[in-house]
Amino acid sequence: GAMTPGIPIFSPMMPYGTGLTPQPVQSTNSLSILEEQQRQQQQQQQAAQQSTSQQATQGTSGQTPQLFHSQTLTTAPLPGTTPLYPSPMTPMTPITPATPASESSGIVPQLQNIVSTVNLGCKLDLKTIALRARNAEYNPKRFAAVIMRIREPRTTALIFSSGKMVCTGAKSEEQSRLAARKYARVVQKLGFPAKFLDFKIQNMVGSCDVKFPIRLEGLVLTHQQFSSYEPELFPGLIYRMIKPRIVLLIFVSGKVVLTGAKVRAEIYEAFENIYPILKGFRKTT
Amino acid sequence: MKEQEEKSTPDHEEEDEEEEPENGEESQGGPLLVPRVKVAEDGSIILDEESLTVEVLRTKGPCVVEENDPIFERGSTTTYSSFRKSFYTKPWSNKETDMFFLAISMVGTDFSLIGRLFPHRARAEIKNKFKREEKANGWRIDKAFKEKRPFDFEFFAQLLEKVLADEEKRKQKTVKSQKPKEKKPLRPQKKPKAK
Amino acid sequence: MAARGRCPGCGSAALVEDAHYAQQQLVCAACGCVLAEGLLTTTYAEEEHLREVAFSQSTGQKEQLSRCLQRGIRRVQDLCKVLQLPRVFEETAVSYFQRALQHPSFHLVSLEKKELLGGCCVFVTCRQHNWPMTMGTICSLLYAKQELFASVYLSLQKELGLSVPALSLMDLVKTHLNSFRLFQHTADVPAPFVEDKEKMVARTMQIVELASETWLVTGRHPVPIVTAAAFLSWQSLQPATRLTCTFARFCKLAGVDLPPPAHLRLKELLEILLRMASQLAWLRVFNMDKKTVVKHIGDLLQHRIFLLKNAFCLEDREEQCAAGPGEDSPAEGSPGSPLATGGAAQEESCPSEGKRQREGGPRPLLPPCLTNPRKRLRTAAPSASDSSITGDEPISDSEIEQYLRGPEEIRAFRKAKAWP
DNA sequence: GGTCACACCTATTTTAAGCCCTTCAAC
DNA sequence: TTGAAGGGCTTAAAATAGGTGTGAC
Repeated sequence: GAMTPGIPIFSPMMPYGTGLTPQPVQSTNSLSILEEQQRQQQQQQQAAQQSTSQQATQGTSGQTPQLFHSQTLTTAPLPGTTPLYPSPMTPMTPITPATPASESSGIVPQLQNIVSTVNLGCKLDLKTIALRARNAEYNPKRFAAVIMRIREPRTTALIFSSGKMVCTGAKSEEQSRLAARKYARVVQKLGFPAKFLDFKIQNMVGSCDVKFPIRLEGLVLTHQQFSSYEPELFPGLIYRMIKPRIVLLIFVSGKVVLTGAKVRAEIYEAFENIYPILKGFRKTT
Repeated sequence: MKEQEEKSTPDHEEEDEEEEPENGEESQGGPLLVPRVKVAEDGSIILDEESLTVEVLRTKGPCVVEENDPIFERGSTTTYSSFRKSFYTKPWSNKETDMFFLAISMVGTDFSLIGRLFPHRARAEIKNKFKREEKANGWRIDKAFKEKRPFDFEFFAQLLEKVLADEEKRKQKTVKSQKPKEKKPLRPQKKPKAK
Repeated sequence: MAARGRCPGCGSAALVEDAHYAQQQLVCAACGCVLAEGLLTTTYAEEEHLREVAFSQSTGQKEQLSRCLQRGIRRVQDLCKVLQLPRVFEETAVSYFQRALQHPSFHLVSLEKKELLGGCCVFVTCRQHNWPMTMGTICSLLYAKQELFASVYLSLQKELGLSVPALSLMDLVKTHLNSFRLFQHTADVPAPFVEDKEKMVARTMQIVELASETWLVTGRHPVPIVTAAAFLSWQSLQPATRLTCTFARFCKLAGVDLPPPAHLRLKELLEILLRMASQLAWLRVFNMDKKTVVKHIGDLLQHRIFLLKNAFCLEDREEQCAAGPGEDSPAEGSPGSPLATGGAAQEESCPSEGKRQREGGPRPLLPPCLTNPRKRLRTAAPSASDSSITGDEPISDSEIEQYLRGPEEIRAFRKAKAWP
């Protein structure tokens, strides 16, 4: 049976035009302010992506080119990662990025998790939300936010009484935004004048496999100023890349986790930077 | 406050008293040990890691440990520490898992509330169960969520009790077959009120 | 207050008080270890009590230094004494501690963490001097929870930008073997079980080296590796009388812990040794098993380079096969890449998969985590619809309504949750 | 002693591989 | 007596935020 929310008021017609719906850029109708904000954000993101490399747009389109010629990424001799040849005194570790910096790895990291935030622009009564939404959980004693889940895209959101919301679990920027819009719609249907302000991707996690084992003890020796390898604590090597500012977890199996990115180009750039380095530690000798 | 990891170095290693406590005098001379790190004194910059001159000791000779035997011999306790927080979660049986999905269809994704339906399960266990099922059998989660069922605490509590009791009975039977033993009543009625 | 009244160094309960320094100290009458107040036997809460006394006598100290710093420095010094570290270590550790406390990142951390900061500095100092100190040792001396110590240590390393060399397994072998009571006759160590320390250290080091070359060390806890290697070396030095002794009994009579991972390391080492043995013609006739192969460890170690090369397809072949066992990659290739994904059935494309170990068949030498199937729950492969999402799709009311409760449901839940 | 400005707990997500702990199965 | 297996913890990142710990001023 039709589950009609006990709280009427809002109803299914106002949502359109509140910023929760399509109308990407050239919106001409209501709530122009919101649309304007969205547009600005989009532009900002695009600008950010372009600043690093134009790969981003290609990647986001879903059809990532196989080759992924990352000229702009690796042509420069690894900008921030000066330590390629850390100290001249490294004993006998002939390892050095064997690859001519311009060569691409041919591997594209897969995004695994996206964390984004958005401001619904109004105060919320979390108890009401928790009571009326069957996909919500609220335990003020434990945590001061409503935990809400939707099935498509499969994500989880934290909704605070301030109106701020955190959306987690999406596997692409677009999915994260779509999911966030759905959460906002749920909140609207519950009777709150929710808007969709300042949507922003806050963190991205990616992973991939270089397909060969890695001598972490060798890597930590030559890149000590960026690495932390403590097998007593964690099996992976923690690599803090300076440019882009990404943290990588590198495992003996050749699997790599990259995190801390604001745009996907940073994930790609970080991997292209680390790949030639990892190749130097694949062999036993 | 908490415990006290009992086996605090119970025995081993008391046979090394031949070492003179006041050790390492000569080791001092080893300038190689402390290439940098002079730091402190001037208080200032110390060791500028930033300048990446840091390099590191291991590359430099094996020094210290090598021939510093007297001290070295003493060895470290190397007691293997294991104490770490982790709580054991009883595996979910098939029947209990069915009850889990029933709970999902009744209350949705409020794990705290579902936790109340499973007296022996903590909220965290419910959440982990959900995440695990989501990956292994995502369709079951979807199906359960769509199949809305009226929320009836009483009904659920009694059904769960029955399911768990049957399970326990079965287990006891297995044990009994090997070693006949008195069966005790499990899960004596507990608070029936939903509250 | 955990084990008050017991020396963490030797376990003796014979502790005496000694007034020296500004604070009273507890000294172990058995080994001379200084168990300074607060450092090893009190919690910081208790120390709040002791503070008055201790500081009433520290009048002349630099008034600049905070109490926290003073206490911390003493902690570091005391810890160095207990560990009987060279004098230089103490200076270095203290300077690190001062620097750490001065760093903004540690100004406001909890007392509990500050407590461990000194220990971390000592630990870092040891590592930088190649002193084989394990976290387990430091934690047991500080009565610290390992994960808490770990977080403080990692943040110290991160915030101060310290480069800390890894623990040297070779040095750890020497240190760790010292705690094995197998080098002299005692009541509970039968004569045939007594071994010469030098010989055992030498062989254990060779085995650890072998383990390292065969990917058994990377990413694993060091101590269990050494323990397993020590057992193998001990058995192989006199197999006739020791082959029947179990790993557990060995550790028990040697008076050392048997960390759980050690069993796995032992198993992995034996597998490597068996594969190596299969390459020796004169051993092949024996039809080796994990028991008998131990008798020939000496020979195997002697020819290990040659044997490893033959038992596993190293280098060239390895690179080709490496991709195979790596399993799937339903997503690996890239969203729309036709090449990398190579269709849907990529499951076990490479013939050298998993446990298939037909006798002597060269198999790439890889880390166990790549060799073992290890099933894992994978999130469903991304469907076409997922990748084509633009984020601007219209959202239907019906989709949203499935998440809402009806009036009656709400009534029932209000009751269930006991909300007004 | 109060203010200030952080720390840091609770919580969410996701990947990696190792370790810990319990239970239950063959020996 | 062993192991295997299953479940959960560790590490990284990031936003959200109230309540409380912490120490300088």
